[in-house]
Amino acid sequence: MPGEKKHSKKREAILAKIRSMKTHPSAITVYEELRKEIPDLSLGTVYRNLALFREEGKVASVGVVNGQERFDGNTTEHTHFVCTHCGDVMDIDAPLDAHLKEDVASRYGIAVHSHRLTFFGACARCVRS
Amino acid sequence: MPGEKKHSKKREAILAKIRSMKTHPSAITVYEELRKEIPDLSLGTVYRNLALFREEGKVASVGVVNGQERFDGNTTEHTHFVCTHCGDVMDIDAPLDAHLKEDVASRYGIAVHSHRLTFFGACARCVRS
DNA sequence: ATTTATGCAAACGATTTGCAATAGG
DNA sequence: CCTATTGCAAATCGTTTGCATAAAT
Repeated sequence: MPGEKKHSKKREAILAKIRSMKTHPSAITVYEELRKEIPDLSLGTVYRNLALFREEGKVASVGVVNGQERFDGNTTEHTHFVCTHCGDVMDIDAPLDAHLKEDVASRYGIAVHSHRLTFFGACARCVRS
Repeated sequence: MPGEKKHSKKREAILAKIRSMKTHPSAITVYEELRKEIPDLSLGTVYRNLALFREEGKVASVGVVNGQERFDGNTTEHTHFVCTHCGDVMDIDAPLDAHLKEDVASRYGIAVHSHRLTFFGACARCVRS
């Protein structure tokens, strides 16, 4: 019957790779990393599976940095810092008020599904230079 | 002497238009709106001036929504809501704790220049359908 | 006169997509 | 077998850029 999902080694490998990387990689970075282990892997497959994982909630989007979408295998809500000098993305421990989401939803009559808090600036390394 | 900025009617018009729009428009939307008043205006000029305004801090980027960067003529720090159904962007009154930025900066040894808080979900209109 | 701003079209780069071939169940 | 997945390459689409011309000072 149509619509069923099949098992795929490459799909598994892509998800595992994203989850193992703490750099919040772009599709191209995931592709380049994986190619070391799986020489026959195409960029299209990485894009297709990242889109799938995003829909399934298995990965989160950190947003677009320097024209490239960056992904996060950690889907728990947390904050990010983006270095506008080198493009590095790091996790930040700075949770939003737990009630803010519901508060905003009820005040504006909207349905809030997620939020994204990002700080921008210069990372420790770039600050020194 | 080189490096000086010259006055330009089109540049003025682009900035005025962005400031008058509350829809957080993309470059293309600004272009289409302005073309009604200024038939000889090129998209490249809109892109060039938006980039300039962003560098000068005269406009802010709301981030990329459905592949298009969205801009905001209101550069005071505030929160946004993005409807993932229709792509609408609206302002939200939900300020971050004033100390959070400095707090994060000192805790991580980074320089924080700005931040962006965005909620995602379905707007009032899309919630109904 | 000198330098910046613009229009136009070509170039670019990330992402998406069509299709024939391959792998999963 | 039958359907989903992949590789490949071409197509898309937002954005950037080079260059000759126009506008600003």
